[in-house]
Amino acid sequence: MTRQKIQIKKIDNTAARQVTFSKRRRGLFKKALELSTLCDAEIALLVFSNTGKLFEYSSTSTRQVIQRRDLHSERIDRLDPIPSLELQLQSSTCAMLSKEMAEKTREVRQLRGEQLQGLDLEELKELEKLLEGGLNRVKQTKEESFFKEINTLKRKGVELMEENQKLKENMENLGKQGQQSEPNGHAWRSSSSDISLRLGLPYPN
Amino acid sequence: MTRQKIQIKKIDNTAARQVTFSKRRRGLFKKALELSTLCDAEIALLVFSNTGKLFEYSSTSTRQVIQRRDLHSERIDRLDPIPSLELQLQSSTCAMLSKEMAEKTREVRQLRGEQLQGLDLEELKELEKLLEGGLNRVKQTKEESFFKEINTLKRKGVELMEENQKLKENMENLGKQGQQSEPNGHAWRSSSSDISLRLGLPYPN
DNA sequence: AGCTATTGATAAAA
DNA sequence: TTTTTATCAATAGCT
Repeated sequence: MTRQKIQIKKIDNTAARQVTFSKRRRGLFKKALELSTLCDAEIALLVFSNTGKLFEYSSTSTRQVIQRRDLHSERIDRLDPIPSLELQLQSSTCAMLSKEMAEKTREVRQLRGEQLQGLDLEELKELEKLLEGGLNRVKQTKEESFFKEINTLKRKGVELMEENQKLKENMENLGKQGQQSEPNGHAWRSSSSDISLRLGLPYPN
Repeated sequence: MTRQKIQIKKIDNTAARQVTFSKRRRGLFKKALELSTLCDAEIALLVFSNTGKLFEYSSTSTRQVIQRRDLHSERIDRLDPIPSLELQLQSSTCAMLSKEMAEKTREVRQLRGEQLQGLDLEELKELEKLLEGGLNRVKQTKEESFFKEINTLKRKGVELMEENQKLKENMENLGKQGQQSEPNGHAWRSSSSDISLRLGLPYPN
């Protein structure tokens, strides 16, 4: 709708899809609010993202709107106490979820390179691209994580060295004031040099 | 929002309100459809006009979406007075499936390198290994697929050449027997050499 | 998460 | 109601 017109069909790129989802979801909720306000309408809006997250808006309460809807469709179908409408519905919901599970499981397996026999050359190329993208992002994240941990360790090292320095000073002062104090300052000094040595080494993999 | 900006508050004029309701309702439904299509979202939209008329849209079925919502809020708060053992069982099955779906979805996203913030160094390394393994297998499968296709093409080429040869012979025989037959053998000969030339080239990516 | 060039939605009028 | 049109709002593609 801007910069360039788009086709209304599923967005393949996952990241782009999520960005669009966020933006348009907000827009949709705003429009729903405006309609209910301007025209005094009672509205309920339920949205499940494809990641399974639920977003809902309702002018009054979702439960209330749903009940009002039930009253509407409740013309003839209050006569089936046998298979229980609700049970049937749950069955179909379960069936749907099962199907989606199977689909997702297949996807995972293919990403692990395990169920590839049915794929043609184009699909394999697509999968390869996907995996390379994922691998790159994982590698980058890992690297960032490394640097973060290194920096944390360095900071802690500096703090320890400072503390150590203070302790040494305290020891020396004690040594000057009362020559009979215990000679443990030596142990602390060596632990301090260990830390600074370790900090100079590259981070072990 | 056009010709002049309006305040978002109830429209007093009844006629104007109804016109606006019609227009905006359409707009809202269109937006809902677009969101569900573009982002693969499951959406239900219920609208009661202030005259009490019901309008609804849903990407799958309103009841399905409502059920899915019930599953979400169905953590521990079973407020209903025991909704039949069978129903309870199905509910828990559904709820379990829902949970598993969420898990699988997360797995897929991580394999795509998308939801990495919560992972520590060890998990990232594990994920990287997994991706590299998958990528290697995909690459290998792709290569095998390439060779298979190349061999198929070669075999077909050989068959075509053989057929071509036979046709040429037939033409020559015809030419010998009756000198007045049409001289089309030439065209076939050139097409045959085209095919054999093409087979000598490396497979295009 | 912001920024704009564009497309889309729509208030007012007919 | 539906269409038209002048404006305002939403948002796709980038950064």
